[in-house]
Amino acid sequence: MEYKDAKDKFIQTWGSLGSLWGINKAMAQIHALLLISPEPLSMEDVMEELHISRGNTSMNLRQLIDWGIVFKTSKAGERKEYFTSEKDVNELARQIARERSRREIQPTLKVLKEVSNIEDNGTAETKEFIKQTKALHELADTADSILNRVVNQESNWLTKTFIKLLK
Amino acid sequence: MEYKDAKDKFIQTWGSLGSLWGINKAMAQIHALLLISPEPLSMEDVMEELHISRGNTSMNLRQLIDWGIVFKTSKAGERKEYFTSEKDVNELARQIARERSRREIQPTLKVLKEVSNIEDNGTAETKEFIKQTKALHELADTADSILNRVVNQESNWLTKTFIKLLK
DNA sequence: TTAAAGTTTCAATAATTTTTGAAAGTTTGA
DNA sequence: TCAAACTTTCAAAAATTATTGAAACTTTAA
Repeated sequence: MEYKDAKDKFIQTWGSLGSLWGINKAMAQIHALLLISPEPLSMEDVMEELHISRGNTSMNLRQLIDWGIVFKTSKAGERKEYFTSEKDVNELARQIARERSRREIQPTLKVLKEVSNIEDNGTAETKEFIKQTKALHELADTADSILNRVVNQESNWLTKTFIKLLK
Repeated sequence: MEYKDAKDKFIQTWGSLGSLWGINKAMAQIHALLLISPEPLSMEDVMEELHISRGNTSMNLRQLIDWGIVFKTSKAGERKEYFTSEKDVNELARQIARERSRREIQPTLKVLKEVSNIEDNGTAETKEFIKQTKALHELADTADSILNRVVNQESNWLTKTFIKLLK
């Protein structure tokens, strides 16, 4: 396979994958492009490479910066802003884990705690409801703790842990 | 909070959460409803509770069955089909982990392996591309192995592992 | 068989999400 | 201070995704 085809395929794949770690296609594609680019890219560069509009590029770059996985840089003597992504994939994973915990798991835990607190009036319905929402709360809590481990340890924790578990 | 409110809130929350573990709102809401229902429900029951159409209910129930987290049951002497969900949340987590590995991670690994295999022609571009896609492949591989652990062990592996890690 | 009960399919429609592009806003060098 | 270079905003349009509902299909009891 040629570099050009491989690059397109990678960007395409990463883009459709995005929708399932909770970000849109353009955002994931911009990220993919920056990840494999040896040099920072300008907004124009991104627009041209991905054939997307200026507004779209601007908004999605901002979101990537919000997620903490893309950074603004400037080139000496140039007015234009350049963008580059976190290049260390372990650090990338940590950052994503951190954001997903904050954006998704924490709010869910809050709701689960709240709803599982209703008074048990003795009916099968409320008994089952309380039992199941409590069980989900516990599960989500465990998942979150594991994510936080990933976030707070050195960046190759994931690999180390896995190796340890194999023994 | 009243049972009714808590129930609505739970179904609502689970529904919007669905979009981020890769299933649509109706599908997640049906799952939530079955999860907290002490008795199996008919298609009519689900339609009424969630105010969704027959077609929608039918299609989403089928998908939930495909995912392996909802089952058809029949009541003695009744023609109608009833549906019930996997009630053990650990088993639920295992099943979801299994499906996500199969549907998402495996195909991604395949593409990453393929594209990282281009010939290094010595340019900065191909060097960076190969380096980064290989690193992603390794990361995804580790993540997948961990998921498979979850899938293949007894259902409270997750909890046990976590407790062990705390020590 | 038959017809009633129940389920599935799918084209049309609705709802939601993403994208565009031009105007407004900001920054900076002279 | 000005104006060129660049970025952001956001209402409208496009694209995508989900939902409906009625017809087609399937199953079963008599």
